[in-house]
Amino acid sequence: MNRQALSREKVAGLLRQHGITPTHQRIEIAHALFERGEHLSADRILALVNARHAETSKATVYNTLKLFLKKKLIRELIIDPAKVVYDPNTAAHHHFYDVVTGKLTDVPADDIRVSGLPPLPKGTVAEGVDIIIRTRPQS
Amino acid sequence: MNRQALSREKVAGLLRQHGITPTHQRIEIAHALFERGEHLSADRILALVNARHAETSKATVYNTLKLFLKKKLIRELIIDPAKVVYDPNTAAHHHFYDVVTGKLTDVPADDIRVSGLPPLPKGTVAEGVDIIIRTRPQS
DNA sequence: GGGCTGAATTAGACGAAGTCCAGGGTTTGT
DNA sequence: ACAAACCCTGGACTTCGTCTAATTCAGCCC
Repeated sequence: MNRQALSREKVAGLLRQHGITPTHQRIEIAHALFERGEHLSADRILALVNARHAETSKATVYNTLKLFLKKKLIRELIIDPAKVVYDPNTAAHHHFYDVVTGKLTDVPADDIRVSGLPPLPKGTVAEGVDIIIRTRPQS
Repeated sequence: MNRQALSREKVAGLLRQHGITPTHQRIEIAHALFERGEHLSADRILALVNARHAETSKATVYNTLKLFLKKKLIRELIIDPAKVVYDPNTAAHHHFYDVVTGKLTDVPADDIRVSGLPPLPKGTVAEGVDIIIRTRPQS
């Protein structure tokens, strides 16, 4: 029952810890993301929070996701040209991406080492490294 | 003054080598990409080929880019959420991406080694690995 | 509790990227 | 030359995401 153990009170606390005023809509959106722990697109989140009860507008979903992003509560994954997805897992990790099915799988970053990187362009500082291993179903 | 190092005849040959019928429009599109060697978006290519002369439709630009992609003449880069860009450099390489300015810089893959990757999800085979180093201007 | 104020939310119009389609042109093989 | 196959086109359409002006809410002060 651990999965359903995520209460809305805890979500509200999480938001406060990150300096986010916990409104109803924000709590529902955060809950949808963190309860599942899955990669979700904006329109999927919109459908999920509205399926449950009440109404949350498209604008609020987008506003809220951007806010969460700025507060580093979630990550944004730009992998599928048609849709940005949001990742509630902010621990260092990378992704397998099946180019045929669209399925995304987390790859823990623990053991991954990248060597031989050239110096950064001058005047810039590193922000992060994303590694995407594209796969396809075995034929 | 033939300052164009890349003639349209050579482009046509390149297309033929890849099994692509070299039409007028395809030659212009390929020329735009390979003469510059830059990362270009579809709408930038549309503007470039039409600035030169004649008319090439948006549909043709998109069709042609997909065709080039399938024939592995170019690569598709999904990095900026707002716009897919096409990369005429098909040699193994990765990218620096400045999240503030949007500037993309090639990183030769020569010396890069990635270790510690877990096994692929079963039933899948690797298609390629993309590494994106996100940077921001030094403040 | 009642009221205040700035922050949050809303509906819906809008914008941009990309897709689709039916009609017409162009190539190619014979 | 003829047909078949392939290619291109304008423009309507879809989808994702943004913007705006008006309304509602959160939370603090009394």
